[in-house]
Amino acid sequence: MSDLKNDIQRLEASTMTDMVESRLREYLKRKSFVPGDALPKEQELADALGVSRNVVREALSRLRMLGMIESRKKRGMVLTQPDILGSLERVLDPLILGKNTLRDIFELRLVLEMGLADLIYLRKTSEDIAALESIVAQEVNKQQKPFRVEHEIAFHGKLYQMTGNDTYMRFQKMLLPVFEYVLDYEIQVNGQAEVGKVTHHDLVEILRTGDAEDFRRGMKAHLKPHFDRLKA
Amino acid sequence: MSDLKNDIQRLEASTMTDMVESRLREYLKRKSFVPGDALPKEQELADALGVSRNVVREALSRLRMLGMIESRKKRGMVLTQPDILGSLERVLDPLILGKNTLRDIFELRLVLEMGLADLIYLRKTSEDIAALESIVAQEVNKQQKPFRVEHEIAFHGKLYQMTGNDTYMRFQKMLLPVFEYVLDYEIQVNGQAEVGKVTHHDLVEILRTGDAEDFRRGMKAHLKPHFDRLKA
DNA sequence: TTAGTACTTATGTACTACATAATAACAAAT
DNA sequence: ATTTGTTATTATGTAGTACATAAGTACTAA
Repeated sequence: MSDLKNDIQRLEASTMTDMVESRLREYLKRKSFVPGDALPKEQELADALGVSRNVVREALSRLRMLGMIESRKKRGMVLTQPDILGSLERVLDPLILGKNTLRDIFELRLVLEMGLADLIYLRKTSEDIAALESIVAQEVNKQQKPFRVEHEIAFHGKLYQMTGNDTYMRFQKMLLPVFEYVLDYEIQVNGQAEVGKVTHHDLVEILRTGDAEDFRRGMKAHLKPHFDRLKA
Repeated sequence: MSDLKNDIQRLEASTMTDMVESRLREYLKRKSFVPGDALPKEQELADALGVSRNVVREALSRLRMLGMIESRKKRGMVLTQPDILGSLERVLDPLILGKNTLRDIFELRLVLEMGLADLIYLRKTSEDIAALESIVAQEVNKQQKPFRVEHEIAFHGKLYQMTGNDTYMRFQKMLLPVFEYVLDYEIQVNGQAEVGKVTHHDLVEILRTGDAEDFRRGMKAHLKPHFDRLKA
């Protein structure tokens, strides 16, 4: 058994496209380009870099996917504000991620949940609480499997929305499917876990009468089954 | 002043490359491709999709950047496990992000900090504590501006490392520059804030003698100046 | 079994060509 | 004079051809 592969790192012949991509990125930074600025023409970039327009376009295609540039015919290309989570979304597929990454994401979701307390107490309104109560009111009807997840999404989704942090909310929404995937897998292997002592209803009650620290404690208790899984 | 732009949404003629990218992604999902599987040849894909190899390559270039595929001459292309944070890293540049996103990221970093407690207490070792102490011991020499940030990175970086969650650690490492950027800006506008009542030294002390909840409270106090900024 | 050689092939890169959309400049019309 | 229509221009989007190169395969020789 040769462990040579571990001792010596395989060298990847990076392609022109890779180099052009990083050169372009470095160029934009060095020249302090900001959203709205126009980029040179493709052919000019190709000439300047000494490569074919083809390679330049493959590199630009990547930046375009990231939302860093937009380009229209004749008008040319302009820098844009990228959607920081868009690229993440493309890649968060539980079926193609490794076990370690899946576990990392599972934990990361728990971190996000525990962080809700501090932000929610900065901005919660009485309308928010009312909305939460109406969600919880429908909970009794939805204990069965297909509806449970749907209800989880509604309740926790509302909590994230209350933080007023759009990135935070979208981020959790993207992690959730991976979280549920890991959970399903865990349940298959280690069996169904008990339910947290603190229910959604309890959490809403805390939001009305308690402070941020109470809510954090409540959330921790609510998530206890999940944290217990991590100990194993 | 015409607000027509707000009333009617501009329609984007999506390019062939965009469509091919999503078709490919959908194809990989539908066929349940997993890392290691070989993809059809570029020309075959082009023929099947009825587009030029050029367009296919621009789409593949994107997947290649995301780390979803690798390709070598003659061997063809294989699906790989993507690096979920690699794409995020390319885009997290404070200079090209909008104000809202910057604020969101600032808050998100605080959420990550507050989440440290729960994971650290699952896995901390006495060696970790010792390492932290040695970092804190050097703190007294590094109160000046260029060194303060460096020290912050060392201390908090170690905390993340103690969670054993690589994604978590890398994620925070990527958010940190944006966080510092927002902080610098905030300080210029609203003036220097007071320092948190709980120091790094105190946090280490809590790690030795307290529980997760103590640590969370300590961290909240440590970060209090930052949370206070959010209230304004 | 190893090493060397020739052959094959899919990707990487370059180049040409042209359709198309968007812009600009100008002319016509109300 | 502002609007509408026409024409010319041009940068991007797409197609297609060609070829170098790396990597795999098969075969041969030592």
